[in-house]
Amino acid sequence: MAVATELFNRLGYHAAGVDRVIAEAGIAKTTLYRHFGSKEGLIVAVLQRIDQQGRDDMRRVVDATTRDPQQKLLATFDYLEGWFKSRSFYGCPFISAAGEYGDRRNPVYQEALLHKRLVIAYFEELARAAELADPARVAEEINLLHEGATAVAHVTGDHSAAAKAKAVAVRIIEDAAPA
Amino acid sequence: MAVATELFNRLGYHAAGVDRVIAEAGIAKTTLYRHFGSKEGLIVAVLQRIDQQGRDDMRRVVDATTRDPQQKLLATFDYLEGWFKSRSFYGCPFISAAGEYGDRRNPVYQEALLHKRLVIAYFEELARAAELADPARVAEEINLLHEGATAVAHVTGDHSAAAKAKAVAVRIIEDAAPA
DNA sequence: GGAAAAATAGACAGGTCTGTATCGATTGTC
DNA sequence: GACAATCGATACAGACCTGTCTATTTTTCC
Repeated sequence: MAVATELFNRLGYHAAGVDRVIAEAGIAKTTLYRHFGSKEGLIVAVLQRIDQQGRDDMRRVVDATTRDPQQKLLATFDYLEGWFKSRSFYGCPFISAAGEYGDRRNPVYQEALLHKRLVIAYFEELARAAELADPARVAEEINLLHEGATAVAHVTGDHSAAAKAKAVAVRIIEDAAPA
Repeated sequence: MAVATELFNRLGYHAAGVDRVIAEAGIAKTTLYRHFGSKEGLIVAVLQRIDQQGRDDMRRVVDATTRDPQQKLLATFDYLEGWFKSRSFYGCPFISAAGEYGDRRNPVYQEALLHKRLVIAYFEELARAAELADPARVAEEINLLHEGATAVAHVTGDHSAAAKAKAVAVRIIEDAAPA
């Protein structure tokens, strides 16, 4: 799964073939198909794993950074920056997946949608803990900045996109902070 | 080119084959290869066309909406909303292209990078005309919101992402407005 | 109207794709 | 140590991929 994750992210979901995955993973094709049923099944499993790990990592970074609820919202951008700087950053895997599997009924697309919902839910949880006004709105705005920073960092390679998004988030939180 | 644009956006660049493009376009394969040389050449040509049309359309909407420079920056989000609501919206073609052709040396990737630079340059031009403080920073922040709104609208199908991003942009512009 | 250019249809090559079938080797378990 | 289950390697099928080639037809332009 680690090999598949790396290949799918680096080359794309269509461009990375099953043969290459099994070759680099050192497993037999029979084994892969027994576990995942199809390439689509493998992709879904990979996305689920990325979703779980990504959100766990973000929580871990956020919790390790500060205990202040408002600062936690801002710390999510520090997690982003770390991700951008890592060697394994090839843009958001879910955005790429949604681009390659545009049919909304496709399980791959559904997985991407689910991930985005869960991330927004986490932002809203943080906004609520910070006792911000309209936490749902704040969560969506923070999410807009996350998605934007990810897209910019991917295409331009500018890691500071996270910091720039964070600067905007500061103002959003200030405006929504209780008096 | 219109057929190729639609197919690439809807199905993805790898998933849409040359055979299907020529079948739906009603042209011979020889003709396509004479004009574009290769599939990659076709993709680059399609992206150049989208870049040109997209930026022209945005300028047109912006100029038709208002003459106030500050309002023009905000009007870019109205263009976004119109794009989101159109039937031909399948996410940002350049983000998808960058996802499928991750190699930075690839001409497809370079085309995506160029487009993003040109869009930011346009934002900066507007910010400068509005006499905002630090127009380069404002342009980057507006761009973050554009990318974010596009990603959200694509994955979730929420067209109001443009309006939500616009609401954040209002605050950015207010803060950067001259006294 | 006639020459030049471009378009068409279609076969074809060589490779890669997903997915299946076969069979021997390896592992875990009682 | 024997049995069961899994895994590894590999060949294969059938479809699709990009790109080339040939030969014919249509269009364009003077």
